[in-house]
Amino acid sequence: MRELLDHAFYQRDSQTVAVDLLNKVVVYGAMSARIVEVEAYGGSDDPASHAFRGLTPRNAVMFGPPGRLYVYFTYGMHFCCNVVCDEDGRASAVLLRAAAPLTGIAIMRQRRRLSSEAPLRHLLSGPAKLCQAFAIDQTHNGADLVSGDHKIELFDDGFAPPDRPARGKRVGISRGEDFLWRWWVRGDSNVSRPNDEK
DNA sequence: CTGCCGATATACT
DNA sequence: GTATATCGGCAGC
Repeated sequence: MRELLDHAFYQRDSQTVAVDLLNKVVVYGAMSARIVEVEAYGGSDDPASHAFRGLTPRNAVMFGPPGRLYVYFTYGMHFCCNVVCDEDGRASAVLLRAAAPLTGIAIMRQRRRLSSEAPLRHLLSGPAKLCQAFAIDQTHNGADLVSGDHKIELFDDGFAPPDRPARGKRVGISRGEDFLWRWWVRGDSNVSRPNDEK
């Protein structure tokens, strides 16, 4: 079973979509990985969100239709990617924080500059690591995951989200800190910070 | 293993 | 000027 996630999947509250994205598969060319850690971001309701203060050139994709990729550049060197949620005009997204490698491991190792001896858990265990391994950058901002116009797609392969995912505070923010909007697959070795459960 | 620190571009005050 | 949805290197356990 390999079912492309459709428009209706993404057009829901970002917290709901976040939990449902756990154990889904992201595919880009020869590379694929199973999503094991996510964070939800809102709009004017979420002080940690890039969209909190309204529409800007950077966050415009977050305000657009669901099922698109919102890619941003941060710390002068890293890209991170989000899946846009909610109806067109309402800003929200889910940050893809970590994934378990499935295929294309050799090319991902090259892009991450990891030797063949390095543990696989270092390959995709962070949002910028995931983008580096998949070669996702600003050119993918706004990519349509439903039509696959940039050949990036998300699938349900029949592996359900965990019944009881681990939950905790979002990482690296200084506002909206008390929102428990990070979820991950309990016990998965690819999770970036497995010890912050609340 | 943990914690500190610098890198380095863009957004925002 | 200051902050940032991060990471890897290095020091010290």
